[in-house]
Amino acid sequence: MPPAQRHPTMADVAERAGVSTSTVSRTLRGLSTVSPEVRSRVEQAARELNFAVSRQAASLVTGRTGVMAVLVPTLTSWFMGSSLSSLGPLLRAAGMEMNVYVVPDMAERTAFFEHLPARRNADALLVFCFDLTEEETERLDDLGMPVIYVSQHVDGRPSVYVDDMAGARKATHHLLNLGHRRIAFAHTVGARGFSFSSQERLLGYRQALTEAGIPPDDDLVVGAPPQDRRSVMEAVGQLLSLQKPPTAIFAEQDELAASLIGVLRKTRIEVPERMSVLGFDDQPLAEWLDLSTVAQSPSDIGREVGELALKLINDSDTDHKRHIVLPTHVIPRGTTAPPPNTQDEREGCGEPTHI
Amino acid sequence: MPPAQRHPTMADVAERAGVSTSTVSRTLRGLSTVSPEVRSRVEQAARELNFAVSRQAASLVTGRTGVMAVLVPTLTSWFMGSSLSSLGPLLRAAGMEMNVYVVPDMAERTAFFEHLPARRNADALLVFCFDLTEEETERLDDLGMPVIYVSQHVDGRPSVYVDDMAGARKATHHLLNLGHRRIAFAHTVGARGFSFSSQERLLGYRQALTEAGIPPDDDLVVGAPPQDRRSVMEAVGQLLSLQKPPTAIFAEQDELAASLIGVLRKTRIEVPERMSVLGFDDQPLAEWLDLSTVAQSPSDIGREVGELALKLINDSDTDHKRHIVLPTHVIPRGTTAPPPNTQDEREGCGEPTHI
DNA sequence: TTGAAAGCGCTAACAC
DNA sequence: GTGTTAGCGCTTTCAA
Repeated sequence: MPPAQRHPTMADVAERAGVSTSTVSRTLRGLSTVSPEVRSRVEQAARELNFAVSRQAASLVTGRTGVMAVLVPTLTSWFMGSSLSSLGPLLRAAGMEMNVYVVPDMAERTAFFEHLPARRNADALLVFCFDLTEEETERLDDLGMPVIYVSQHVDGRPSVYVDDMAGARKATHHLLNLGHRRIAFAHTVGARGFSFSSQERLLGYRQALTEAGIPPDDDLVVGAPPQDRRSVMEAVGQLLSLQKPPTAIFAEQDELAASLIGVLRKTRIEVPERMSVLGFDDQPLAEWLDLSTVAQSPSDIGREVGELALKLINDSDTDHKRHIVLPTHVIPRGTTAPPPNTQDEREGCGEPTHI
Repeated sequence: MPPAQRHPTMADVAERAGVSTSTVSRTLRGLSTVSPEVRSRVEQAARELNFAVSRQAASLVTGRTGVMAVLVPTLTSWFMGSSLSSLGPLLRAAGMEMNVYVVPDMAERTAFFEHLPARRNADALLVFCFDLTEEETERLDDLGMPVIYVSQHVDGRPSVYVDDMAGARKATHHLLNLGHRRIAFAHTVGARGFSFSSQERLLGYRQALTEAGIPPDDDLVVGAPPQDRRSVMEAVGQLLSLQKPPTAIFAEQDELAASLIGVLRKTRIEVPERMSVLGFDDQPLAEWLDLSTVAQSPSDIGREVGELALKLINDSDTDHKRHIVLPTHVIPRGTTAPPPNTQDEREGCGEPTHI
C-alpha cells in the first residue's frame, strides 16, 4: 500500500508554531490560558498543515468518545427520518458524531444485544421505537452510559415520546363530534418497532368511545400491513361485511390511511361521503391526499431527545428518570365528514358493497 | 460525578485469565495463534467481566477507525432511508460503525467542508446525493481516505448510481407506446441533493421524444415541490391551459406523481382516463396509489456502495475510478393508459378544465 | 502562560 | 504459542 500521506499530528503543529504539544492542545480546545499571540501562531500552523485532532487519541485520555449512539429498527420511515434529520445537526453543533445502528430483524437484534457494540464507543445511547424486553433494558442499564428511550415509556429510565393515547382520543372525538357512532380502528401489522405507540393509540380510541357511552366493539378493530394491498382489501371487506358496518375508520398511521382510501375508492366507496378516514402522523403524504390526521412532530422529538442526552452526558445529576411527553393535534382535512344518513340508522341495510 | 464504574480493560481480562494482554488481544481478534485452551479461558474471562475492546485505543495503534462516514443531505426521503437501511447492517457485519453526517442546508454544508469532521475519524466517506462543486470534491480528495459518491457521477472518482437517463427513456417510451404524443415532464423543486438525477431524467425524457421524432417542447416541462399543493396546482393549470395540453405527465419522483394525481382528481380530471401519470422510484406509495412508475432499488445501491467502500479500504489497489451503474425498469400499473381520442387529435378543443 | 513527563488502552514487533 | 516492550497521539498533572 503506497502509504497514504500520514495525517499531521499535534507534534507537527507544535514544531511549526514553535511551542509544545500541550500548548497546541490548549489552544485548539479553546482554553483561555493561552496568550493571544501564541494562540494565533498555533491556529495558523494548524490551518496550514490542515490539521485535525484525532478523536481516538483524545478520547483515550478524556474517556469521552464524542459519539452519540443511536439504535433504530429501520431508517425507512417518515418518523425515523424526520427525527434523525433534526437530531443530526443538533449533535453536530454540540461537536458530536452520530453513530447509527440499524437493527432490522431478530438476528441483528440478538447480535446487537450480545455484543453491545456501542459499549465504550459512545457517550450515550438513544433507543428509538423498540419494544425492548425487560432483559434487554437491563442489559442496557449497565452499558456505562446514559440510555434514553424514544417513543417508548420505560419505567425509571429517561424517555421522550408523544402522547399517543391523548392523540388517539382526540382523533376519535373528532369523528364522534362529526356524528359517527360506528368507528373502526385500523392498526398496522408488521411495522417494526412501533408497537408501543400502536397500543397506546388503541387505548386512546377505546377510551374516547367509552367516554361517549359507546361500548368498544372488537369487530371494528382490524389490522393490515399498509404496503400489502391485498391485506388492506381484506380488512376493508371485513369491516364492510359487518352487520353494522362502520362509517369511519381511524387508522393508526397515515400510510395505512392512504392505503385504506385507495382500496375504498377503488371499491367505489366515496371518501369522505360514505366513509370517513382519519390518519395519524401528518406526514407529507397526508397533505397530498388531503387526509385528515393527527399531527405529531418527530423533529421536535429529535430535538428533545438530543438535548436531554447532552444534558445527561454533561451533568450526571440531571434527573435520570425524566420523561418528556410531546403533544399532538388533530388536523381536519378532506377525508372526514359527517356520516351518511345520520338520522335513520337502520340495521344491516346499506347498499351492497362492491368488494 | 460519582465515577461511573470504570470499564474493564484488557489488563483486567488478562489478569483474570492468567495471561498477557497480547494474548487477550490476539484471542479477541480471532487470530489463530492462540491455543484452544487459552482461548476459551480468555473468552470466558472477557464474558464475565463484560469486556469490550475500546476502538479508540485500538485505532490509535492500527490507524484504522472502524468507522464509515456517511454524508447525506437529509434522512427524510425514501431513497436515503432505504439505502442506509441496507448499508447499515452490511457495515455492521463487517465490524464497522456507521457515522452519519446530516447536512441539510448551506450553513451546515459550509461548516462541514471547513472542518471536515470526518477527517481522521473514519476509514472512508460515502457522499450521498450531493451535487458538489469542483472545489468541494477536491477538498474531499485530500481527506486521506477513500471517498465514494452515490447518485452522482464524478469523473475520476468511484461512484454508484442508477441509470437515471435510461430509466427516464424507458418511461417515456412506455407512454409513447401507449399512444401519447404530448407528454409533459414534471420535475421536483427544492429537493435537496437530487439535482444530478433530476437532470439525467430530463435528458432521458428528451432523448426518447427525439428518438420518436417528437421535438421536445419546453412548455411541457414544469416544476413544483411535491409537498406544496398550491404549486402543484399551478403547474397542472399551466399544462392544462396550453393550446395543446399533454395527455400524460412523467413525474421525476413518485411523490410528485402522487401530488399531481391528487390535484388532477380534485379537478375532476380522471387518471388515467383523461391523463396518464407516471412516476419514478417505485416507493411503497406507488403501490398504494396503483401508480405506474420506474423502479429503482436504493437498497441495492446501499449494498453496492458498502461493498465497494470496504474493498477500497482493504486493498487500495482496487480500481479507484470504478463506476457502478444500476438498472431500472418500468412498472406499469393503473395510472397509465392510452390517451383519450387517440384517433382524432383536434387542436385546443378539449373540454373546459375546472382548475 | 508554558513545557516536561506520564500515561490513557491497545497492537505489533520481537524474543523466547 | 506466549510474553515483553515500545509506542500510537493525545490530555493532564505538575513545575517552572
